[in-house]
Amino acid sequence: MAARRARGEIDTQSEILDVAERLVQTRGFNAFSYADVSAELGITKPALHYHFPGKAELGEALLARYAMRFKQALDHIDRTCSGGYRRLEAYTELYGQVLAQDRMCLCGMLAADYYTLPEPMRHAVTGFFDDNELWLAAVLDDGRRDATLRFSGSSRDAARMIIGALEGAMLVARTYGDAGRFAAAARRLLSELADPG
Amino acid sequence: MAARRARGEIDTQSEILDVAERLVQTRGFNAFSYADVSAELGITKPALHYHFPGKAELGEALLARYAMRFKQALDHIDRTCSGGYRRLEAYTELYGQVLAQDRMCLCGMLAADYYTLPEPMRHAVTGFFDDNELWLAAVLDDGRRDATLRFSGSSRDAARMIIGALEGAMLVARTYGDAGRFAAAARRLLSELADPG
DNA sequence: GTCTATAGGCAGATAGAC
DNA sequence: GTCTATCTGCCTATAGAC
Repeated sequence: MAARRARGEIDTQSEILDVAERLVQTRGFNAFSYADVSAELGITKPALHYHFPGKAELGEALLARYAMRFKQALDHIDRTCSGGYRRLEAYTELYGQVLAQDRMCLCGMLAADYYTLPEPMRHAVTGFFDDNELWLAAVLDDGRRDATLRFSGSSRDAARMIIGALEGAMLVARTYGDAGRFAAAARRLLSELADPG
Repeated sequence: MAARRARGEIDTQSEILDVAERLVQTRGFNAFSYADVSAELGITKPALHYHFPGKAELGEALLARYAMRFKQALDHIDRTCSGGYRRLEAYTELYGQVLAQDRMCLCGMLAADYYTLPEPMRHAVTGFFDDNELWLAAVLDDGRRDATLRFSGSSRDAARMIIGALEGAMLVARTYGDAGRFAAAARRLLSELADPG
């Protein structure tokens, strides 16, 4: 295994992030350890410290990758879905896909751990919510223009409400191991925002 | 201090629960320790173990007290508020009061920690959500009857959506240290459910 | 890049005195 | 009920060899 890693057949850095990400999304930042990750990958703890000096840096790397991938997913929605309603629907499905793996949204989980996080991680968590808010507000404005969505007040406030509602629906649904609960909440949210006209 | 405790002038058990509750609501179940609680109260760790054999039992006691108090708060709303809308509004204010202390809902926080919790605590967390759902569904049905609330689908599904939306709004708002974010989401939720007729 | 060995600290928990 | 003393284990992290 170590030899294959040395030959570049295995990208250790990515594997570490994959395992750590799953552990954080399921157990929380304070309930996973370098020992957990190293045991699962069959490498030792110092090897982890080579790639990521400390837990704080590993957490920052997790957040950077997650934000990048989320941004790509939003770009993909912009390219493949037309109309405010369909984009909003696709957005809720992103959350559903995470929950289908029995995971919480990384940033939703880290929001719970927020008071225990080092400052760079805190900044990345709120930055994630800010990015989502901006994208969603634009989708809502589009939906108003193309008459697929209807809502009162500012698109910014509506976007914030949607993010909170989806994060909370995930949080609760996961305790029941019931993705259907999340799906029902998402459907209700969508139907309230759909323009019947 | 020890003497005053012995004379019953201080209820150590309640004090332990008070401190532990705050720590869990702000930091999460895996980010607080007996050492934290004992240091804050000026007693030693073994004294804590006398009152609560282990962290699991302390967690169960926290949940039992929280559920009892929440039930009392709901009874109080039933007695003092009339009409579905006003009761729902008072319900959202319960959440707002928790957030005003920079705390997450105890069960919302433990929902994040869910996969790391011992089974009795898990059961208490979902039981809390079940109780809230039942109460809220009854409020929604009342509101439909008295024409103060309006919603599509079953009151159960609407109740689930509301719980998730409020938990999520707290979760996110807390990372910004901005109770106004929660208040805006709650207002929007209420206005969507208010019957204009 | 990965290893062995190890440091230093804190976790949850217990024995037994007062 | 609370204490001192102590245990075992896991945590994050580092030194230094290969």
